[in-house]
Amino acid sequence: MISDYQLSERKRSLLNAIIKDYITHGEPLGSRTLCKRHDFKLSPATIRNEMAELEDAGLLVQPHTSAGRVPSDKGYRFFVDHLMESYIPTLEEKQFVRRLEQTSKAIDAVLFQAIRILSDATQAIAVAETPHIRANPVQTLNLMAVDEESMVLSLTYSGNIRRQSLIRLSQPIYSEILSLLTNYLNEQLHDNVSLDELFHRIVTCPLEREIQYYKSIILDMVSEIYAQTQREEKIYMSGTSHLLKEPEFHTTENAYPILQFLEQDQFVHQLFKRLNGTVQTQRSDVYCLIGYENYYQELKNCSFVATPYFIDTKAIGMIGILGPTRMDYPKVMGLLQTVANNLTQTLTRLFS
Amino acid sequence: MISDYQLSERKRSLLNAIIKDYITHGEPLGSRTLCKRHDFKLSPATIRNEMAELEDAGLLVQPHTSAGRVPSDKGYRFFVDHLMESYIPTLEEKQFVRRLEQTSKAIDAVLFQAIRILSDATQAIAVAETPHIRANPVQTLNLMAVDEESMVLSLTYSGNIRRQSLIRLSQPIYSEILSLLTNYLNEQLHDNVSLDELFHRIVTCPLEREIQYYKSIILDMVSEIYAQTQREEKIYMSGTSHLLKEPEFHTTENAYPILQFLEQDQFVHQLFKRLNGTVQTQRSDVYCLIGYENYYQELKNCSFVATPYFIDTKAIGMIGILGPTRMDYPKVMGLLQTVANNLTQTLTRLFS
DNA sequence: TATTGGCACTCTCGATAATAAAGTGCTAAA
DNA sequence: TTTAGCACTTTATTATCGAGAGTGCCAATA
Repeated sequence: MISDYQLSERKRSLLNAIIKDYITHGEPLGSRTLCKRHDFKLSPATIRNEMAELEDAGLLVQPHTSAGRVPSDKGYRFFVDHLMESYIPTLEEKQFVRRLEQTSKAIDAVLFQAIRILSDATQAIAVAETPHIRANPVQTLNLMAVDEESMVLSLTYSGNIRRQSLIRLSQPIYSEILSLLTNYLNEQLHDNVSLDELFHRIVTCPLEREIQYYKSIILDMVSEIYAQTQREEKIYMSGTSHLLKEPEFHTTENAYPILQFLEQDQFVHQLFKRLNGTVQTQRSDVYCLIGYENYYQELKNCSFVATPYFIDTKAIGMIGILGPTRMDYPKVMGLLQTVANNLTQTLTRLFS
Repeated sequence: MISDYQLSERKRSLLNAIIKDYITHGEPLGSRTLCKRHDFKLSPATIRNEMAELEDAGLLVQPHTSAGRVPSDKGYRFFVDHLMESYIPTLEEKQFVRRLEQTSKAIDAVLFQAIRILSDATQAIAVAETPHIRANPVQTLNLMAVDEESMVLSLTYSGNIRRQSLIRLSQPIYSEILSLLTNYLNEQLHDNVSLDELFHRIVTCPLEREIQYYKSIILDMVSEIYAQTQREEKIYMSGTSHLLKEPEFHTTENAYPILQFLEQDQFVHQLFKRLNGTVQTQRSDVYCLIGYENYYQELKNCSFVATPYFIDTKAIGMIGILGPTRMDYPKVMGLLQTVANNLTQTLTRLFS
């Protein structure tokens, strides 16, 4: 395990300096440059020796003999886990984040605003899942006719989260039937059943007598509700163009696969899913995948930092940032955390 | 005006060949290559002379002396207006487009699917506005309580387009008041008033006596409805990564400004707005902006092709394609037209 | 008169070579 | 243990050169 490394204080500060410098300048660091930029009381020669040892430890790599050193993925990991100090947002950035509170109500709009702010502030790509609400236990369910062909579905999820949605039906339905169905569906909702499970039951199990007659209506309704909730599970993304500004993606061959990857929502969903169970930064619930840890070949030169957002105390989705491996981790993680907290507050205020 | 040019039949077919070749190969065309690829009964020398004249006419340009020729924006314009034959979709592409009919109901989902299909089929960037519904005259308006804090707003627009939306209020409201408000608002809707105008009236004009008391509720409601309808006006986009595959955007400096431009919804909205009143292809309502016609510096190496989509006979939004100036116009315009027609059919079927 | 072949000229592109810059590793001295 | 010095390596940059593709013009041709 990486955290087992016992590095001397000098090596740590050296590594810290190298990574920070590399993050800002994007060029391999040589002993001389390093010596000029920082005031270690050491000569380049000593630094050279230390750097050679850091390379032996796998924390640095040389792009080629007689180039400077660059942090390896392992190096970044060490930095993230042991070296970096938490980031303090500037006043301007705080101001920036506060815009979130001024957004209007709908959950999508809030999310959208959040990733906009995040990508602007970090100059990287921000992505967010919309809340996966279907896996949540439903407490009560209510159907209400609007006119012959549409109705409102009100759901109260555990944690007192309430959502309504407007459902259009392909055939007319009368309010008596609607209340019958409401009762029936509510009966099915005893022990913490989620929408997913409820629908599964309805489709697979035989229905009770009195309901049997309306099966086609129920199925129609269910499939519409299902489609609608599924359609709601989207990926929002902002700031893809920022990637092209980074020197490592200046040639299109490097940038293209990443952008193409990101355009496919299902991959991004998977990316978020994969985070559960992976390494997590100790001080918070910010997940961080560095370079090759990313599993997807397309992202091998990227790091992905993500964190869940909540309504009340229930995690309902994730928000993250994708940038070059050489990203400013403290800043990105700090801002991500701040925005996610704000998001949680805003959503909790509005929807609990 | 460009269409005044009287080109000899030979010049026309030569220009046609040059543009088509350039579209597929992406490299300047020389007289010799041209002669080899096509069976004009002419020698390279003659072709050279003709090309020189086409250049004098401003239809071709030379990247530098002694390179081949490349179509100018004016050349593309002539091609689009006078030379190109309409594109016949392949069986596969027809199959492709048919997927649109299988999409589920919500208007956004249909739109989203449409641009997905379009960008896949054309290998370019597809963009669409969501319908701008607020400018449409409203015929009837209905409010209906769902619970204390939310209600359904049903609107019937001219052309019998009906839409419902769920509104959350920041304060409780009782159904008696709701029906009062419904009546009041409906009275305001006499002569073809759109939502925009209605809201403007409410905010600026003094309210009648009996209603006055509920002003804060009305304003609250109006602002929520307004926010909600405005929020609905989004830009959908698909296939941005396709741009990076084109040789002219292989170096990031060229691609970056375009992607950044596209990330700002307000610019894309403007882009669509600007189309009204500009040149239009005669054979259909496909608009086409070539190179510098695009007004925006960022898009000077791009062409933008767009067409409205309808519900019934009412244009409610636009859908378009952005690609390099060297795009395959017949194909792009043909597929755009086909998809837009399908979109119109699907939407009309669902929402009229 | 329109078309063609020939030819000198121009410009780009790719390869090669030379040079400068930056960095390393090693050794010996402090 | 640290440092200074030095030879060596590698990349990036620049210059040079020739090949290739294309042009324009002129004189010959049909």
